[in-house]
Amino acid sequence: MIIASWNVNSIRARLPRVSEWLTDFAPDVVMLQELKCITENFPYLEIEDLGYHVAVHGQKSYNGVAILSKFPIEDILTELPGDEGDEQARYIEATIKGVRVGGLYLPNGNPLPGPKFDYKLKWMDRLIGRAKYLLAREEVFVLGGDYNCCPKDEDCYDPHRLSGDALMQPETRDRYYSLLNLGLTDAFRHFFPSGHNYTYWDYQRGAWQKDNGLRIDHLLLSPQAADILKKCDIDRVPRSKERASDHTPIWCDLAL
DNA sequence: ATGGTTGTGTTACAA
Repeated sequence: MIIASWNVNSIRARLPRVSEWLTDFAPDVVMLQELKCITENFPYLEIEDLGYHVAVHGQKSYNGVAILSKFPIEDILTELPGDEGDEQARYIEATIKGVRVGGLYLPNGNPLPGPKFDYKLKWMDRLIGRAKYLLAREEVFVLGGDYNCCPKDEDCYDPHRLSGDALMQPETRDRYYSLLNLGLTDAFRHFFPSGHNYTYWDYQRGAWQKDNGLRIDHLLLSPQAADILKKCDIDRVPRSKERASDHTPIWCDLAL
């Protein structure tokens, strides 16, 4: 079962790119982030015509997440527990063929210091709490998405230049490592223990052409999922196209 | 050299 994650930076603007990737790559499950549309405006018909079930948690203008699946989607949760007052659409979780799949769009957190960075750290603390809850069930699960976290300096094309960015801060990285230390596996680093492999390239300054990127989209696996992990990679092809998202998909293959 | 790009939805804000 191929499970992927892709920050599409507007599902409506990106529909041609998403449709061709679903057709060509044919992943079984896809977590989408930054839909930038309300749930009612999601292009359900176009995606369903490609053979996918759809679960959407949208929001006007910003954020918005979805799960696409070739198999039925069950037990959908659209809120990350821990803050009843949080109205930002950044989390969606569901069960597909017995696999619990959590798609997340972690807050960017810039500028810092300030309320946006504080919100990011609190959101990460809630995610750690959710991961603990899911781990206690001892099931196959994947927490994937745009983590807005560069785990190490090698995950950034120029760590010195971005040293003040929220994606690079020790407080951000500490919380990401807390997730790993719970027992989750960074699926990409399982196969590529080191190296400069990016999932995001800024639209500005020719970042794509110069490979000035960041590795900020991750697939974190429960021990039961890591046990059946066959492969993980980043598909750079969608980023190379015209009218591309600034992120490209990351995917893993589980022996299911 | 303190720039540049994309998207939403109005010309500001987020990334």
